[in-house]
Amino acid sequence: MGKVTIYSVALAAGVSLATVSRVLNHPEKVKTETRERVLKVIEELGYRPDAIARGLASRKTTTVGILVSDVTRASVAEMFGGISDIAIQYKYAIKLFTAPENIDYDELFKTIIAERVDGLLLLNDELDHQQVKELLDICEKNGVPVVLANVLFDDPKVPSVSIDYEKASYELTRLMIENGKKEIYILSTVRTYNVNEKKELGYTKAMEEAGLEPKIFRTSGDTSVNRKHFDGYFHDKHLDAAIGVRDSIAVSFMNYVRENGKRVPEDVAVAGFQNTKYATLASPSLTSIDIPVYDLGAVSMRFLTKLMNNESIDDVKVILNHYIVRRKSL
Amino acid sequence: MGKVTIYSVALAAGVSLATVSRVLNHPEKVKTETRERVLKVIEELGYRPDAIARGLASRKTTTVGILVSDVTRASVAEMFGGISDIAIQYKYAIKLFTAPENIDYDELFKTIIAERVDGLLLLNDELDHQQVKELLDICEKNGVPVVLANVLFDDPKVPSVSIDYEKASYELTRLMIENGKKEIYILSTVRTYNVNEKKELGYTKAMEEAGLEPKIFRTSGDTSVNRKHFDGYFHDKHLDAAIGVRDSIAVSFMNYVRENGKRVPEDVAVAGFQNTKYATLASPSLTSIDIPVYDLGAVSMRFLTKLMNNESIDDVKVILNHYIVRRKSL
DNA sequence: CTGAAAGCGCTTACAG
DNA sequence: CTGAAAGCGCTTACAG
Repeated sequence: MGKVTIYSVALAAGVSLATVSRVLNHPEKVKTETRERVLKVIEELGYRPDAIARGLASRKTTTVGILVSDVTRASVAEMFGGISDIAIQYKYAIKLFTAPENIDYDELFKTIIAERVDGLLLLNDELDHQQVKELLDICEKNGVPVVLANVLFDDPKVPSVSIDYEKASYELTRLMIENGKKEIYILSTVRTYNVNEKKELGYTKAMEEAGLEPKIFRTSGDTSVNRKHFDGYFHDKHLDAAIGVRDSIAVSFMNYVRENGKRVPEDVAVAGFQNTKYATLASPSLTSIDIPVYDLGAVSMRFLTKLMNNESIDDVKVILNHYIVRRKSL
Repeated sequence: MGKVTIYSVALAAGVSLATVSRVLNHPEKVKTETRERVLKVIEELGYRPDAIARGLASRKTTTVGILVSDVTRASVAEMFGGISDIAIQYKYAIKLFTAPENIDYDELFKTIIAERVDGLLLLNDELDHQQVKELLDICEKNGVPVVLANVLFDDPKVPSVSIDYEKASYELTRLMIENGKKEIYILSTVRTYNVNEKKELGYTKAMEEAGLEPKIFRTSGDTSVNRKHFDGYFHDKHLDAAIGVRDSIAVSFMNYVRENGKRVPEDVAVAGFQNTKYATLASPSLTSIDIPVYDLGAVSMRFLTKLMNNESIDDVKVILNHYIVRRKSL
């Protein structure tokens, strides 16, 4: 069917292929008249430079990689939204890499490099410190800039965009204390994500400052299992408030509490993190820390474009604002 | 830092680069001894062929495109899970394309072609018939196979993987009727997705067969707006059951109903589609049609690999099974 | 401002 | 079974 290449354009416009290339990449170097003629032919033929050939020749693929452990999380989808919108704006393509449970990370990282992305976004918080370090190393060695999005990593030189989860959790706990609650639990996860550790930290700090005893309960991320955990542990405990590190945990706990004849928030106040749809749809509606997930994606992506273009960076650690959305559960 | 290329490997192994390439692509053509020597060097040097160069030379990028209008939907995330797992298995990379509201589709389609994917998965249901057709045309012209995943499209020759939504909706409506419900509404969306049209169709069929009057109410997809719509429309209506075309709509309606002093399911039975987390976390828990979203992704991707490898196909239209998950709301 | 030529890192007929 | 060479479709110094 005769693929339209740079040669066909050059031929039809009566110029060399170098000129066609220049029209596309350095239009200011081409005489207006020539440029317009070439542009017209490009338009007529519907020519688009082959991204692969261009990538090989220019050593830039205009593609960013996104690495995420678990794509199925709803927050990931939301983050993709932000990433994608900015990527379109800056004309970057997106290559998606996932890291299932028992993957060989070394192989995965090599694949990412071999796929020749110009930059990489690491989403979320499921690689451990060592793995993140290896990833950063191999990327650095290959000149691929990385931005951590919603990943906590202590090295002050590593670019990242995140939330101050410790502060958020501190504030939420304070709010409960100010409402007269004393027996406040935090419902965290068994698998310790850095993010959830920070939430535990902020909670603990607020409790201790108030002379209250911090009580951490760790459950599975899986809502279908939560219920039994709750029942097994809380049936003989007394409490008057609980913070879920995720909305789904909080809602799940709220249901448990109500089924046991207690009122929310009068007997037990509950709050969550993330401000997902669950929070609005729960009854009573759930007070939750709003995490600007879309923005986490968008800002990280914008940050990455700057790194890829060697633009100057104000601050390597970007913290986005959270805020408490008060609803009926607290 | 001296990038490891096929030349470095050839040099170190004392063979030509053609042989190195063969070891990787047609190992049976290389003498065992030579092959092992080369493999050892590859291992030692940590060589990985550059995907871009390989793509250009071989005319295959081993990359599939995924086109989706709205990435932020939770069901999309779940589908990515299935796609990604199969893609890893078959060693395909994934390029993600999104189509925001007012995008120039022609440009987008050209971009997808220019990005040189070996195959394309179209997810979900937000392009209209004409747009899908144009996409299929341009892909066909460029030899890029396409599989529609959860997209309804009538042409019997176009490969697709989906659910029989009409049947699912019919069954759900029947169930309500058998439970003695008579004033049954379907809560659909203002923007008419093909998928939701099918749900309306199945519902209408069941109602008419039973001599009942079908009542379609269309609301926004946005849960924060739903509430007002419901109030404005239903405050003076009588009904004893409702089907939400999405779980979120169903839950939202359930909340509305309960706040108006009615009991679910005794006064008003409610059911939804998709069987998301919302369904479990709602109170009462929501009866919902389970859509195997992960499988939709996985099966589509597997299907696409077959097309890309010219394997024989049993049936171009694949329908996955749905089933009703009974909970307390119906 | 424009063209001829080299090169990006591979794959794959073609000889031998 | 292996190597030399052409070619994939571009970009970019280098001359002119």
